[in-house]
Parts: sequence; C-alpha cells; structure tokens
Amino acid sequence: MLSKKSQYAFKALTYLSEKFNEGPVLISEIARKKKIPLKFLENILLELKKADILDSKKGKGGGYFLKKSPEKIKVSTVIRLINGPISMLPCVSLYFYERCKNCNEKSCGLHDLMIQVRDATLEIVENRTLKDLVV
Amino acid sequence: MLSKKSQYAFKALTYLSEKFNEGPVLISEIARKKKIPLKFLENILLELKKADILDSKKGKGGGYFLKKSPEKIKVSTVIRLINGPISMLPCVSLYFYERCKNCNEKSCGLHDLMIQVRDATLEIVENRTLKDLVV
DNA sequence: ATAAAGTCCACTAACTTGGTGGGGTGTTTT
DNA sequence: AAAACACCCCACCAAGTTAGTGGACTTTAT
Repeated sequence: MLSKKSQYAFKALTYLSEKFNEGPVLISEIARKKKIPLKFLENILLELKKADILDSKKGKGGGYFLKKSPEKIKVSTVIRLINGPISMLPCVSLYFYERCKNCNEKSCGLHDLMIQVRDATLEIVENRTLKDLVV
Repeated sequence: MLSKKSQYAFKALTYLSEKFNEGPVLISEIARKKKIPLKFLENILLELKKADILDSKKGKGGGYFLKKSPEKIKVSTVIRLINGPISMLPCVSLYFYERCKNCNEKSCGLHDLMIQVRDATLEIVENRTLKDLVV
C-alpha cells in the first residue's frame, strides 16, 4: 500500500501540474486546497526538490513549482522516491535489490511469480506521468 | 512489499505442497528445513489453519498438512490473509475497501491509475496457485 | 529593515513487524 | 492411567516505521 505521505505527494504534484508555468505556489496554498498537514507537506516538498522534481523560490512571491513539465515526471519515479520499492520482494527489485537468504533465486517459485507481478506493475507506472494524473 | 511473515508462509506452504498426501508434517521439521523461527512459524500455521488452508493433527504422528490440493489454493488468498491488501490504495481495494476522504473517486487520476495496477496484479496472483510455486 | 516564504533539525505518539516465553489441550502409546 | 507428543493460545517485548509537530534559521523582495 502507498503511505499517506505518498498520497500527499501525488496530491501536491497533481496540483502543481495544474499550475505548471504559472509561477511559484505557496506551500500553505497547497496544504489548504489539498487538505494536507502543512508541516508534513513541507518535508515532502523539500524531498521532492532534493530529488530534482520540484524547484522553489524563497521570499515574497516565492513558493514551489515543477522543475520539468508534468509529462516528463514518471509515476514510478515518485513512488520509488517517497514510498520505496515497487516490487513485492527485495530479491526481485530493480532499484532496491537485496538477495534472498535461504532461497536460491534460480529455483524459487515465488521469486519467478513476483518478477511477473513486478513487470506487470512497471508496464503501467513507468509509462504514466503526472500529466496522466490530471483529469 | 511482502512482510517476512508472508515470505515464511509461502515457504512453509510450498514445503507442505511438496509433501501433499504424505501425512502430517511437524512444525519443527518445516522450521528446520526452511529456516523459519519455530515459534513464529507456529503462529503463521495456526492462522493458515483458521483460514481453512491448512489442517492439523495433535499428538504423536501429528503435524500440519494442506486441507486442499495445492492447485486449489490461490496465491492471492494467501497474500490477502497474511499480508493484507493487494491494491496500492484503500479506495481501490476489493477486499479491504475504504473510501478516500478528500478525493472524490469519480475524478481522481491516481485512483484510476491504481485500478489499472490492481487489475494487472490480480490477473497474475488470482491465476496462480501453490502448485505453481513448486518448481 | 521588515516581512514573506522556504530550510533545517530535532523530537514524539501511535502503530506495525518480527519475534519470544510459558503454560494449556487434545492424542497416542505404553 | 500416565507419560510423551505435538499443536493451541495468550501475553509480552524490542526495534523500526509512519505521521506528524515545534522552533529556530536563511534567503529574497519591497
């Protein structure tokens, strides 16, 4: 399941996608419009900034804005950043791989199955962007 | 991600699938062969029994065994029982549904996307059984 | 200078995960 | 009948994660 943090991140990013190219948006505005706890949102946006997804401007007239256009930001990128692995097992993860102890991956039925699940999921989230979230 | 508990459950169930129709298997045997902490495994097997997946026999010659044949036990059933929801959002879950507050499901881009992910995942885990985990 | 707005650090309550310990209950064998 | 066997059940625990909060600091515009 996606954490609340991830859901907040997507809400905020969707909002910023709608306002893309309209200049900086206040954290407080996003928090109010999307009903996200202000201080928590602060952390989230900062994290997205450090990951090069958002940029910000301080002082009057400042705020947050998308660093790239919405169709260039993949859903999978946001999930991995805020939520963590997309795979259901570490031994099957592309970005968070850890080998299975007590299970040789060559002959593990669960391993093979979870690769299929991973690929089916990636097929979707790697090919959708913030643009697709705006309806 | 699947919890360690879920991974243990699948290891144990795979082992019991291999020994299907060979009579009861000791918890301690499963624990030793699959390297699962004994007491933890006890809890897991009991839970699987209460869910009608396993059955058990007490006293000498006792142990655990599959209640149905391996090809009748779906992977999805086990995941839902031990791990919880398969969906990435509560508002998209078939078995653990909770409505989204602050997000009308009619017009939520993330909602629609996560339905696609859910269906792609279900397509796999609903159509695989314990039999498929034995290689 | 002052106010606006993001940055950073540290802390916390509640919950979940991954266990462990010990006694109780039912079955089989002797 | 009693001992041995093996599952059943309850309660507890440490560590980590989640979902925040509070307060001081820095940068920028006017």
